[in-house]
Amino acid sequence: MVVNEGSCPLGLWHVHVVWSGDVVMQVCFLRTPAAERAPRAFIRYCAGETDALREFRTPATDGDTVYARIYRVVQAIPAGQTRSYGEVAAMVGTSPRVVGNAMRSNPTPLVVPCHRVVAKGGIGGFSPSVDLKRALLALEGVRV
DNA sequence: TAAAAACCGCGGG
DNA sequence: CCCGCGGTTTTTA
Repeated sequence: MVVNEGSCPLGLWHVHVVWSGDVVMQVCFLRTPAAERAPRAFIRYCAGETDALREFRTPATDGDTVYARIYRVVQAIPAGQTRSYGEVAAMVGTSPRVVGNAMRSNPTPLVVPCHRVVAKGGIGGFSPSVDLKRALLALEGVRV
């Protein structure tokens, strides 16, 4: 199994991707680019084609752990829409804090669009920066 | 190891 | 502002 690594620019950040075929193992945001390029679909996403990442799978959604169920629910949120931590929690049968925990340790942001999960009365948190969360939502035409 | 405490990207009172 | 929430991580023994 050949594993690739590459990045593409997104505003002040670079989206770093580790993938193999249509399976994305890791996504992270860094200030510096990688030597190779990320898959075409990521470049299209960054250009505003917000549905471009739906072709990918992620191991994060495998299994029947609470986190895997949360990631499946979040992956199903369409671009341009948001859900609150509490809404996701209700769908999975857990508490909002746990959804926040799962989002924080999401190994594949964008593929599992954790930026579409917001607080009921605000934007909620994001690592590495809530500004980036705002930028992603703006890219998808969401106003917060 | 195993048990306890701490930690939170929240929400409702 | 405070407290309950619950899965995970860290600490403690």
